Amino acid sequence: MTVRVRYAPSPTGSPHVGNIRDALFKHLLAKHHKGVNILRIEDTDRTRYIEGAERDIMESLHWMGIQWTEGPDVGGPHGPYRQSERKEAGIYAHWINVLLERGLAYKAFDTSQELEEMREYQQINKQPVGYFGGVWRDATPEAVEKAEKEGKPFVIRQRIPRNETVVIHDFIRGRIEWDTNTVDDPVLIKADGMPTYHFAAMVDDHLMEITHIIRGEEWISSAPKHALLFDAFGWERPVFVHCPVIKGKDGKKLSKRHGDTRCLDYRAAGYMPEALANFIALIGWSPGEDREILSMDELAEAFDLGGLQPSPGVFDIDKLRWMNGNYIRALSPEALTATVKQYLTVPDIEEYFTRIPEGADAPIDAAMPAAVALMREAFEKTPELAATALLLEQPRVTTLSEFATACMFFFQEEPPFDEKAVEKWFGQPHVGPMIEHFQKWSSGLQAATLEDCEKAVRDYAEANSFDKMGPVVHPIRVALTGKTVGPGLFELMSALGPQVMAKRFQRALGRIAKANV
RNA sequence: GGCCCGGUGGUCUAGCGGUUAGGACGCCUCCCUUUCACGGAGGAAAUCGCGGGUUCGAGUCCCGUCCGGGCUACCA
Repeated sequence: MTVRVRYAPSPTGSPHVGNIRDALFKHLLAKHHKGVNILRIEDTDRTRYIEGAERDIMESLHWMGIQWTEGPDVGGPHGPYRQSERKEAGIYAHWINVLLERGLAYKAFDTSQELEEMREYQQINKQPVGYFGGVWRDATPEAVEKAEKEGKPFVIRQRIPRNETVVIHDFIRGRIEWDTNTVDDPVLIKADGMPTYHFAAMVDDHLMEITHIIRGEEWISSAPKHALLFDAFGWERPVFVHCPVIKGKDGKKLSKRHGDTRCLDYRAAGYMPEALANFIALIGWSPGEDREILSMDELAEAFDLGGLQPSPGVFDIDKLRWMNGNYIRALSPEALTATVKQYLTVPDIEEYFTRIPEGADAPIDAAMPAAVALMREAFEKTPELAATALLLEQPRVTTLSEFATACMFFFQEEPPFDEKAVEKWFGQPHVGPMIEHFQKWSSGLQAATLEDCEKAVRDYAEANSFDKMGPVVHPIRVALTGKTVGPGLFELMSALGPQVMAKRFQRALGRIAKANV
């Protein structure tokens, strides 16, 4: 039997990472077993529908490298793949009638006010809250007919059997059982004629021959209803797999309050999809060995439902950063350039960094858009310099966006001086003559290889009896970059080239003079 | 309130009756070194939520308890 799974989001917003993690698990399982992953859009709630959500869903999936072989965009033998379209096709109407005829579902004409009063009463009397029959579960055919004739709006509810025990076998947790007297009668068809999740998802899962229902653990509570619905139809139940949720640092389910939750925000922030996938796959799942860096192929190869964990995990952004840096460092020079250039085309970088997160009083990084713009410009005007700069910063960067800020000094006409750096080095007496020497040296040059630069600096140190390189290297670095941190000095000098060096040394001379007043 | 799920260092996790409880992130120290990183070597950090059992032996099995979480919509 081939494994068939489905990712079935509802278009109520842009998918967040917890949701995408579940989608990733499905993709991995399907890939591992050479099965089929389906994308199905669950748009049965028109009041919550958000324009553009479906596009975001597919974009998130594409970016992450999650594939599906049946879906609204690619079609397939079990279409349509949007529940609103399936409703139009009469699929749910057909199956609800089967239930109605068998007496396994019934029409309920309660008004929302009546339902509210019922819940209030149950609450006060400390009874289980829910619809356990009301007046309609066992209403006479005459009463139902009368209500229908009067044109009263109604919903169709599932008739949950009473005084029984329902057992489901969750793949991760094993046997879970409920007394059916604690399971209320869920609405299957709403008053507007649309099916609810409880009905549509199960009918579709059966019709689409889904073998494993993989979803978040928040669905465990309604699992008995779903299992009972399969039973009511006489359908074989799929395997239930309830994945643990991903929590924020405070232990609560991941939400906007925890900063980035939107999958595509990680793209804008400069994370590589391979790293994000690798990272989230390891929350709630483990290959059972110590290996932690796994490519998508390796994940699929190793993926196994048995590695799923029952307990929720916390999203640790620091570990993601570490992992992302790892992926960046693994990039070949060619791939590095291609990856960063690709990143520079991400449409919402500006929007992302200037956004003020919920609860914060400042944008994420207001300076980033300018740095990114400079990087784009550099790739156009001086592509070789840009590529070299990337290479030199590769070991010390953890996100793609950091390249922009880290490489800025390469491209700026006059990189600003870090005041602390100036204070520390430019006041020393040997610095003036030294920078003057290198100014002359560089202005006489046509080109400067790494070896040329190293030789020049070492020769100067030796000629002037420096026993340590620090006092020579650091002031030169500050003169050239304005900073005390960055790539190796010789690499950096050679990348900048003699013309730029000469200009910057000249400018530093002015600054040194001021520092010594 | 009712029903259900969960509980190994701060975090992600390995463990599936017998281990000095392993790895990773983060943190600290040292090495490499012209800085920052990267890389390498160490270190601190878990009475396995707690209490009872079962057993020669329990993180691993059972019961209770506490804490955390989810559901309790004509939302998914």
